[in-house]
Amino acid sequence: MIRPQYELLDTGESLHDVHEDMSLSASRFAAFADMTASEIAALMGIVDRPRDYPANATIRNEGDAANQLYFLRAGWVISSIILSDGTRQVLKVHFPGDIMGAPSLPLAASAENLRTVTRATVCIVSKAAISQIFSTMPRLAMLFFLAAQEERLLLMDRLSSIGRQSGLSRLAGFLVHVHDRLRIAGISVDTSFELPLSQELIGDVIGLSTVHTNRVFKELTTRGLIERRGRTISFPDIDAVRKLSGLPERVIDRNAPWLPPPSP
Amino acid sequence: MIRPQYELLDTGESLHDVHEDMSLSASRFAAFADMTASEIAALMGIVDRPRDYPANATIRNEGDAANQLYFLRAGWVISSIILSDGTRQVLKVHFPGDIMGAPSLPLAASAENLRTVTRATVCIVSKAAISQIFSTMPRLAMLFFLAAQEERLLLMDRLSSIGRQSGLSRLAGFLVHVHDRLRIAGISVDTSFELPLSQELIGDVIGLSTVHTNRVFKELTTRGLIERRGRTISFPDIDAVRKLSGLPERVIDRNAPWLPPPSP
DNA sequence: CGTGCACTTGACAGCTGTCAATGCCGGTGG
DNA sequence: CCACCGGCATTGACAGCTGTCAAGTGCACG
Repeated sequence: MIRPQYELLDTGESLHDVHEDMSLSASRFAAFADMTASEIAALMGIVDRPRDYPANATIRNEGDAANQLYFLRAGWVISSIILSDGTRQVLKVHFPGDIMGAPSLPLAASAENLRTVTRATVCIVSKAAISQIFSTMPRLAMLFFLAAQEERLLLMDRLSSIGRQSGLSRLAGFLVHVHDRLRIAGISVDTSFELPLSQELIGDVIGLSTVHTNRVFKELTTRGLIERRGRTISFPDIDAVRKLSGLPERVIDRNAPWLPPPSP
Repeated sequence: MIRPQYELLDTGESLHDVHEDMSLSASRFAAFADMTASEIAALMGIVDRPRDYPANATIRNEGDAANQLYFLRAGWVISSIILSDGTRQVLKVHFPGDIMGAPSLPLAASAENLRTVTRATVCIVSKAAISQIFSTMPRLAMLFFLAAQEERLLLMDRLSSIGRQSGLSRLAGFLVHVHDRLRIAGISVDTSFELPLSQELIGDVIGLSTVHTNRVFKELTTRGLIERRGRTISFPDIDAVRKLSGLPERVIDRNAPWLPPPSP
């Protein structure tokens, strides 16, 4: 619970570089529909200059003014809540391309802590910019809406996992989930990936104590379901791990006919 | 897990009656901003004829075609997921005024089971109707978006509760939550309310077994934190229960200046 | 080479799940 | 009116998953 000191570092990169990376975000929306050039351009227009944060830095705390959103360009960031007894629950692990801070959109004070895990690059997105999108690009607004519903699905799945399954299944589900997201983001290509999260943090994600998280890690390893080399996790048989997680698969209905017509 | 037979009952009510009740929904959106007449009219336009379901009836199952949404006019409905080991997690308890089925909007197959608890009245809302709103009423679309973010907040809070707190705190949090929602909906006026949910179902909400849910109910009662008369729950000291839940309070930023301008 | 952090392990307690039995109550058929 | 029945609530006994406390190990870093 110690909050380290840090300085904001300006990357000195041009907006052009940001825009190149904005395709990351477009690819998240592109999960729902093929994006038009004007929609990609509109997304490019809402981010400001990128800022770098070191590892373990606070971007925004619970209770801080929630007057903006963030676009994560690079690095890993976690969203968490601290309960009144001081325990922490990690709500989401953010990957490059994610928009962060959206749940606090209806609130004046932020509901969540946003904290970097690794070095990270973040752009600010104003609330007014989102409004601008809603006013001018109905289909893109709908894609924002669909992304919010997808986030609900993720929370629903994690709620089911934590509420009704053993620690072993929870960890299995989390590891497979991270792997899948990294593949979608193009960061991982095979059935292995690097996991820069401490076991304490993973415990805060899946609702287990640090010690028990370690025990469950050991159990997964002993059973041959995962292999660990340093912070690299690999799956000898990912389908077995997926099955152990107990979670259903979700298939997105891309380019659904009921979507608003694309902007020119 | 037995699915009772039931028949759809046509209420024979006119659309006019539905529209009267649509103010329920408007009041949910009205939590974010004052609604204009045209926005309320637009909401009225998206529902079809109401249908009645008896208690314990299935509205839609996991895996069914997710080609529409539902508007709950009266009664209690639960949304749940069945995991591969057959256990159930209740994701949300829906109250009158709720839009149901939205998380499955990006999917072809429904992610959740929607099942009535009490007799309920439901109207169908087509996906295309939502698109129509997004295309013509930007501010109302933004209110839909804010409602989705609010649902994320609710899931985040329940995730924290289930992931990091004792059964006692979880039940306390759930009871206070239901009470608060019923007050907002105008169904409850004081610090008591009727809870038509079995303890088994409540256990599926807060991630406890039936037996332990009962033990925790007893403990809350013994401590004098709640009183039970039949299915009526009352709080002698609701603030004490709220505190026990460990959850933070959320304050909505109504009529935020960054919202799109209202439609005429 | 000392320090700090994360990981690991053992011992033990306790919260929670499971199994089983009982009681309560409203609905139903005789 | 009364016996029977099914669903739900309640309770006891016991097992086991998970948390807590404590100590040891390994490794990166100054």
